Amino acid sequence: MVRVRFAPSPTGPLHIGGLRTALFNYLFSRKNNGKFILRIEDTDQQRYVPGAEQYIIDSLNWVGLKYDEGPDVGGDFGPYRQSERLDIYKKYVQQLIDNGWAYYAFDTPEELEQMRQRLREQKSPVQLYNHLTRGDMKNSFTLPEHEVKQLIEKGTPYVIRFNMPANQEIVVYDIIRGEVKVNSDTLDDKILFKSDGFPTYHLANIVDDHLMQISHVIRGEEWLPSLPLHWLLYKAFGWEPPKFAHLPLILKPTGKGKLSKRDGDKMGFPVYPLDWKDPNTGEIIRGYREWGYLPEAVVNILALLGWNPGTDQEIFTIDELIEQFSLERVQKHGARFDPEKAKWFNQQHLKRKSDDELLELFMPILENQGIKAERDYVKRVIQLLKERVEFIEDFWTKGSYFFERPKDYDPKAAKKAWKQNTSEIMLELKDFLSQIQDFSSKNLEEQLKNWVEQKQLSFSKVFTPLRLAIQGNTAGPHLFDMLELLGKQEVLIRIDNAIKHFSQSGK
RNA sequence: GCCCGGUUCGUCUAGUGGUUAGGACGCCAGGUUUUCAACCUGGAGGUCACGGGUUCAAGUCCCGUACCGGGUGCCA
Repeated sequence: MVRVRFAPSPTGPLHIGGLRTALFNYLFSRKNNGKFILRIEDTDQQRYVPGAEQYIIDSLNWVGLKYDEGPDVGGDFGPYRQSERLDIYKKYVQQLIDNGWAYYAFDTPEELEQMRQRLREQKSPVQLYNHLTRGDMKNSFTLPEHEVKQLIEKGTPYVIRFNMPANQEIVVYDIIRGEVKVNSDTLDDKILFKSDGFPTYHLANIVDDHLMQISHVIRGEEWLPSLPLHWLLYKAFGWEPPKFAHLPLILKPTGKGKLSKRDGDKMGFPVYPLDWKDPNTGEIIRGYREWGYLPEAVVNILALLGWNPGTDQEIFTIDELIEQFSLERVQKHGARFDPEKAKWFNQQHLKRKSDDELLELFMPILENQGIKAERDYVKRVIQLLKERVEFIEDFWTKGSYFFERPKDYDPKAAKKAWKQNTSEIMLELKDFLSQIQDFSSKNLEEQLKNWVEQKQLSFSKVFTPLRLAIQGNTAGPHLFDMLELLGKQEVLIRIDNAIKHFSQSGK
């Protein structure tokens, strides 16, 4: 039985890198008819951010990554919040102490810093708390047993450390990278239990993954260096380790490093799934949803960042991704995020949506603008604009003139379109239009083209300013479809307005 | 510093010893259109990080170097 988990910590909004980890876990579980579990790793009280857990849940729901077990949906292996499992960790860490794999340490943070400082000054290649240095520190190796007992009883703060064995070749296996070998001397006696009574990630994740019967741990590459420790922990408990797969990181579009929260606003693309309001500063960082991205596009973008099916297919539904996904085809190296291609993906998914789906998405935006419009009318607008839109908002930003008369005329376009005698031509055109009874696109096109030819004018001399009068700019859908939709009366008013406007501005 | 991982057009990538190194985004040009977008056609863009091997043959296997990324916390 395949059981995988996504295990974020609620220290802030979920980053799209995290969302991709969740996605790959989800795809893998569905592909293998397994279970997908959400576990909240809230063992760091200092960094806990209120609202972050709900944000994670909302984000997963938005992109449609439904989990089978989790803090809000329950399951047979709960609780799914690590802060609610403290007793479990205590029990298991005691087991490690009893069999010699863990020990007490009483060093203060200052003393630890002193030790590292000392080792740095000695130009020691490694500055670790391990078998070479723990003899100089305050722990249950150096202190007599009764003193350890006394210190604990007195309430002296202590941590529990892993007893990292000396000079051992540790061979671990990763599905994406294969065998990885590490010598234990480069590892340290990691803290398993903090003095605040909370376990560290290292302990909690092993205990939980085992107890929750996780079969595959799929997580970010930043965890690869601690895989040997985790491997040893399984050994210390006498448990069979799950399979591991470490996903490559998502990097900034330019420059160096992994994608971070600041990159988005700086470079004009979102890094968070949903809007996030910082509880301290009140600052709002825009999310994919609010930016106008479709959840299916976000899934598609993320899926192809570090994975590919080996075919030329690039546009996928979630079901196609499930069908084709495999960990073996995950890339080893980090992938730079490309905001331009992200837009393209959104456009592709937008084009694949039905008019009715687009209508549902666009209506709220219209209402937000204070526009009341008939659904049938809006649907027609959508049909005309569909091919030239990247985001749902574009139906408004590129089509507001369907709902209100142009407030102004794009100066650049106007300069090109509205010449000396344009007003006269438009006046005549208005006259002609007012006599046309059948205001259908087809008939308009035929009649107007005839008219232009009879007048011995060029199409562009007539149609470009007409478009300008209608829209306020000169780029848009098929002119005659637009005229039909707007209707005769409105068209005549807009022509009139334009003539007035340009006569006032001196033309 | 030390440890781990990585390295194919600007970007995402195909490629698992024998191909003119293929595709996509973006860019440029042409076609179509009254216009824009979409669409179609074409183009530019890669000394496969570099240097050594192994081999009749290497982007593909091995070693070294460089560079990039990650880790090195009583963070996850």
